[in-house]
Amino acid sequence: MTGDLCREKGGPVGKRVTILDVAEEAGVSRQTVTRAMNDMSEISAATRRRVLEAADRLGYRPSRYARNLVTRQKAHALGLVVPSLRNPYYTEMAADLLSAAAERRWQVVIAAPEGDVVESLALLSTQVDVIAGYFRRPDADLVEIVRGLPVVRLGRERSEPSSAVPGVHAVDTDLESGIVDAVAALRERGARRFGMVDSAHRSGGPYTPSPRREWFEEATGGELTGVVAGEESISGGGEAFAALLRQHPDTDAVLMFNDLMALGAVQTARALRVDVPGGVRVVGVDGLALGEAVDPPLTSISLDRRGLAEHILDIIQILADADFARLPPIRRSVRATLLTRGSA
Amino acid sequence: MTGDLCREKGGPVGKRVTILDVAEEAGVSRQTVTRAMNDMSEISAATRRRVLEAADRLGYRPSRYARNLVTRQKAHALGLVVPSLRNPYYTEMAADLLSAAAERRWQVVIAAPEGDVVESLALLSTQVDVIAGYFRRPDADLVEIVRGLPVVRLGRERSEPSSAVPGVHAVDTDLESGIVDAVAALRERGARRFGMVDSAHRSGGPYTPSPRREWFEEATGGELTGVVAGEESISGGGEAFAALLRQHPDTDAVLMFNDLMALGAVQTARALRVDVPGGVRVVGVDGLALGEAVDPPLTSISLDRRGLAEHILDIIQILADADFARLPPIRRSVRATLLTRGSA
DNA sequence: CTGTTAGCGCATTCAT
DNA sequence: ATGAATGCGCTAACAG
Repeated sequence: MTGDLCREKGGPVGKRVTILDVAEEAGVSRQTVTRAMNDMSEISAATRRRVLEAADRLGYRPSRYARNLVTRQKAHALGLVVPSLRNPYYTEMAADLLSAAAERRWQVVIAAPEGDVVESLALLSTQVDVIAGYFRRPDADLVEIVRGLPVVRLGRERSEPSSAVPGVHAVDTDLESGIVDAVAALRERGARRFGMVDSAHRSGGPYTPSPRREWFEEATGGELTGVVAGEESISGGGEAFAALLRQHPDTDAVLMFNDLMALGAVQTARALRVDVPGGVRVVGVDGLALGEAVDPPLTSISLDRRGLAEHILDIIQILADADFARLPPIRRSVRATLLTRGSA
Repeated sequence: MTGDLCREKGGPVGKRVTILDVAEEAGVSRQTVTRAMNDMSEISAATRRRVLEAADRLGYRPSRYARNLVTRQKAHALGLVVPSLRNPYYTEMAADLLSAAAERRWQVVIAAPEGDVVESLALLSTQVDVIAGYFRRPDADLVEIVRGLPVVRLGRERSEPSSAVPGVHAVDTDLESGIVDAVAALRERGARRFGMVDSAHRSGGPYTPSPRREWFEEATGGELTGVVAGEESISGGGEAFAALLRQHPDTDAVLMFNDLMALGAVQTARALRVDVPGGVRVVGVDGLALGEAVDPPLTSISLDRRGLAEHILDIIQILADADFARLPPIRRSVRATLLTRGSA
């Protein structure tokens, strides 16, 4: 009854207890053990008990690999690759994906590569049927790394120019139209002098304008009063925001690279006694639920994350139905829309 | 080169492409195919190319189950069960666990049961070697549901009274000592009239005082001016906080059930023109990084999440080293400490 | 109700 | 450098 260390016969440590051991211990065939373990029908209550006790005594646990290998209806697993779970965007995105996946009985293995991306992906690919996520590597490298596993590439900005590498599908985000909408809305509310806080983080090198900035410049017709780059964090956003206002005090509308940075902007505005949205309108990007946490709540260019999740699930379901055969690349797209809360 | 639909011979759809198909297609033995697929040595560059091409043509992908079944060094997977990824506590906890797991080459499958918990766990248990998480069910039920898989129960409050069900290990959180510390610190800063906002959410039934409240009452020596229960959210915290101040305007220190609710409290205090910490000191629970997002930043009773993650990994590593045999229950514990930021 | 016969798809011995 | 045997641990069909 109590938990004594098992291993009846002091056999070699590490020798796995198999169904045969249990069968022998219980004095039945291995098939009967299967019946007992899986709550199947054609077995008497008495033998079931006896088998279960034997299994318990030996500390038997069926091998998930062997079971899944032989079972007809295989369980599906999706590998989700995000840069970090410490960034709320990815966190909320993962939550939405998890919900959608659960509805369709898919399991989700999450990986947030901190060290060697290749190693992470290689390991991940041994445990899942498909991989979806945000990647920097080109499509061709990707299929190599994951050894032919189907990949769903998620885009936060724009799409690659239809690369059409077999086995690499994609869900793009149309952020541009959301930015255009936001600028129009800001203009309507009287904004004239637009500024932006961009992300300074461009993989090591010196600052390069992000696509968001380019779209924003286009949408404002080159009216930008100023741009400051900052670290992608709450405090980074706050500091960059302050610098922007210092350099261009007449700015009356600011697009923040993302909501995380926008959170810092709103907080800093308060410290600087700058009224939001009265003095400066602040717009973030992502539409995080977190935007509700500050006062005024964040107005944001919101990505349809639920739609994103559904698209991913649609695609991998199509792949699964085709038994993960190589299909022509599937491409979907989700829109971004202006979510008006208090800050603009 | 381009992605035409595969399935050379119009065989039955759903018939999986196996290593034998590739061997035949390439005119070699299956062993050679293995060598080519796994970048092994004893094979000529020419045949490797030929095999790889054949595999590509057929859309062959090795079965992860078969491979893991036969391979010596098995990949380990941990199932993490959290109530929801929309709650930042679990999100930050998951992030810490993911980091720790990656270092030890463990995969993490995350499940956030929204519907049927039993079904979720049953599904999860087919894909992982151990399950760790937050559960409401008693230990005995748990091992039943996961079919004998080892379980690491995570406690956010206290521990069960050493239930000692074989196969159920635990990492407890010593929140109580953190609360005692916090009360002492608050007293030292002049707080005298303590209030609390508790969680209203007790699985369907009417309000029941949480352990946190009981410890807080004990630590304050029954000095509580008032307690209001609210929904576990930012806005829920804000509303309950406002109600508490309405009922007991002289309260000068409030313990919020968690940081999420405390975020709402700080925000509401500002709207009500109540000075924090000058007028009221606000303390949250969890020590979320998110607490930095509000002004003043949240003072919080902080759980050592990194330590929690390490303990979990320690335990499952011990289990893995014992080949997941039934071991006597392992129990660890992490402390909570007062993280002083601005709100108290 | 129970046992026997088959594989599942792959990597690992060995041989050659 | 390649091929032939063998077995991983389990469940599915069939028998009895």
